[in-house]
Amino acid sequence: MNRSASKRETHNRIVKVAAKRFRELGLEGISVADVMTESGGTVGGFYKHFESRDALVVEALTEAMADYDAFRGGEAPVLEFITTYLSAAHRDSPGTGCAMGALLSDFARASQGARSVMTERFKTGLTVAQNAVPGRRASDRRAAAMLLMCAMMGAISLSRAVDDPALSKEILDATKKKLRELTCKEAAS
Amino acid sequence: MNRSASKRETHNRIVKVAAKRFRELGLEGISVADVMTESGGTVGGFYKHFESRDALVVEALTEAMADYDAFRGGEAPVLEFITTYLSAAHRDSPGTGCAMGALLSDFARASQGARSVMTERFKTGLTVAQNAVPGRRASDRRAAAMLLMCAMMGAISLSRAVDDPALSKEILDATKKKLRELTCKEAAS
DNA sequence: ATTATCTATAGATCTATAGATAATGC
DNA sequence: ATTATCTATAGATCTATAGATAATGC
Repeated sequence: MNRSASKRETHNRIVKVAAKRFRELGLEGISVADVMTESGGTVGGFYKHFESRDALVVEALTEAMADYDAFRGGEAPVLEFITTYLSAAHRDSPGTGCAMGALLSDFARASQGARSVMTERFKTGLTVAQNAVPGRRASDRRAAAMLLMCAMMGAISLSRAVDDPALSKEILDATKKKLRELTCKEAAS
Repeated sequence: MNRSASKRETHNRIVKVAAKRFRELGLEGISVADVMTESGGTVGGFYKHFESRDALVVEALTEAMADYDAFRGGEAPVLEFITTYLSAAHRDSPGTGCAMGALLSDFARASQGARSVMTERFKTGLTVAQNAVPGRRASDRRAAAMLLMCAMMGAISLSRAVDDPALSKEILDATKKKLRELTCKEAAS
């Protein structure tokens, strides 16, 4: 392995650690020094890999959100997606889950770069959902996809916010039930 | 005005500034010193009013969330509530708006005290919404209320997150349309 | 005399940089 | 000889405290 390949590996390792930690702790929740330590390095090396802390935030978000690249829609996949997204497993693993749901209210206060990455991914997700959701008119499917995304992200975020395990479960289960109904009900129209 | 009344006024002023700023900037987005300066005081006075920074967070959240105490439900009020909540005016004024929507993903990483206040208010809101939403069975109304709350908070948060004004408006408008439909549709069942 | 608020600062962060060291490849 | 990473630190935060000062009420 040559030098630049080794550097690239270090770079990727840093981005992956950051992608996990930012989702778990928020975009301001972990320091550059701690990310470097967890990546097996030291603070000093950081700025040979990234121009600034924010550059890492942008790369880490891009990495985190790429997890959903595989999803391509269809009705059965959407129902399955809803179930997985609104599961206790997803709630309890923000570090490997949906970055938008984990960082929902952070974006309004984040850098231009971070918001830009988030916005592009949201648009992509919305289009995929629109094509996957049943319904005749494109505008109806678009609105249904919008409700789906808002409710799913709201629910996962609220399920992590509340202090009461029973309520947390109810948030996931009730939202899941309603969204599954809606996704099927629309199919009839 | 006696001394303890004057101190109480200072205390309330600090809490009100914090209630606004925390909603605008996040629970970690403003320092104790800056809150004090904006309240017309200096850092040193703070700890004669609050045991810790987190004590202010808890009081400020309680204050911020009290804004919704007035709301008592009913179908027409709920439709109006949805419209107001999912408006550009609310989106552009987080400091005077819904604290849960503004701080959605912050709570998972917040103190026990902050999460506890949030959880109690969420429960109250859910019960009010459940009683205000149409439908025969209580469990159906409860699930509808849950979807309503998740979708509204998800939408307001996403509308502030995205970088694209047109998309931001669409998030609010499409979610508003769907939720109004649902709130009325349920009335027929 | 008591109470509220102020000035000043300790001690613990954090981002970013400078310059030393270790490891690779000509 | 070049490149990647390390140690060390400057300078700017932040929470919390100590002790001085100013204002109120007996």
